[in-house]
Amino acid sequence: MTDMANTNGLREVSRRAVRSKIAQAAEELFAVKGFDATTVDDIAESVGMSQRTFFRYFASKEDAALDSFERQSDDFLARLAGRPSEEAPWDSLRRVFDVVVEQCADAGHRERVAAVHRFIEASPTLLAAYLQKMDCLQQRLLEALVARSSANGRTADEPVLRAVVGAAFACLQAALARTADSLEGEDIATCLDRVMAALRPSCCG
Amino acid sequence: MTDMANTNGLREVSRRAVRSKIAQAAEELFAVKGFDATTVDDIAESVGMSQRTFFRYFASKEDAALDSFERQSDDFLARLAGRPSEEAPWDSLRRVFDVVVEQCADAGHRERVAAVHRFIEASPTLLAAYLQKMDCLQQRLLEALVARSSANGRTADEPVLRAVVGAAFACLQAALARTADSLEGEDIATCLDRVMAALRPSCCG
DNA sequence: ACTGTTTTGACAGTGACTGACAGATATGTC
DNA sequence: GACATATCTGTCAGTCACTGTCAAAACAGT
Repeated sequence: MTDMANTNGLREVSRRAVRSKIAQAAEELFAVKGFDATTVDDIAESVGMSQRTFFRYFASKEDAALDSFERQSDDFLARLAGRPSEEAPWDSLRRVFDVVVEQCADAGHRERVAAVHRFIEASPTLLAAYLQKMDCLQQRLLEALVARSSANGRTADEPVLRAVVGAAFACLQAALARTADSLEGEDIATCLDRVMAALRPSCCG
Repeated sequence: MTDMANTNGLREVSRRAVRSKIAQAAEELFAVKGFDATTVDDIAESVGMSQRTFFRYFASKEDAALDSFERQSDDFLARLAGRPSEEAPWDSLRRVFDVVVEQCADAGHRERVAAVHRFIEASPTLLAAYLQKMDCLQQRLLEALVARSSANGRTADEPVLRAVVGAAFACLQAALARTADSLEGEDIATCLDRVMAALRPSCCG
């Protein structure tokens, strides 16, 4: 037991590597055959492992498909933590969404994002799982905003703040839907700015 | 074949009756045992039918749990259709949400709604299905708003309108969450009015 | 080489859901 | 009332997602 921390760290790295290998293989299969027509056995076989082992890395088929959003959620929270606490929540959230905007700056990455959104919307059950993940993320962002608001001495109106977060995500979803529909018709950043300007809360949002 | 329309109408009525009988039994079981711990066989047995017949009335266990929202969706669309087309979408949506406010006026009904929301939030998979249903409803309301906008001669900015609908629903969800958390703390109508006033889009929403 | 930990595969089992078929039931005609 | 027909229902077999269990295998440190 020379350095258990190092060993555990290595285990973590290895685990992460296997996870993303599975997620990548799954993504390719989903893009070709669709989510519903692809079985977990298909995915497991394509990475050379048993079905049982797949489920040791992902709790469900949906989780494997939405792995990229798991990392994105952490990025969102990190961005929010990096924003000044006096900033209006609406402006902070716009900066948080830059995570997506920056992802879409690279053309290759943009195509990948579009492909994922395509097979998500093609499967009702996967779409449901996606929406739940977004809901969970909103919850976490809301908690962070409430915490920083009370740390600032101000006591926030929670229902309003919750609605503000939900409204901001509605703007993001609208901008994403736009770029998915009309390819290259409009820049995501431009569309997002326009929509979020139109929806900006009048007071203390 | 004297009157096929009448027969078909009777069949429809009968089918509806069976459906709501199943949905009611399911709701009671879910409220007691929770959604995940209740099997489809449990529900089928409690209404005296086979599992196979259950699935002839509902495509999934989730659908049986969310049956009440199916009817609510139709009510939402009907309300929107009854609103003047010159009205601002935001105001129309607030009137649409009166469907929920009126439901909650009756104390007994309010408790039932609270119970349903309780077991929805207790099950991640059911919550996911609920969110997807709401998403689908937003889509339908958006289409209606786009149609009435273009019928009015004005051509709407679709991304903005989509975000407006999403933001309005975020307000509704926030108000519902509020009444679920702090029982009797605040009237739903009051909370909804306050939140929707704070989030009202500045221009042409 | 030895030991304790972790990872893995094989197996069996549950629960949601579907297709196919045959018997029961109801409806309309004579 | 007898009969033909459309619909409803239960049974059965099968697929797929997912879980618990256990023993073999891969790996770590000594």
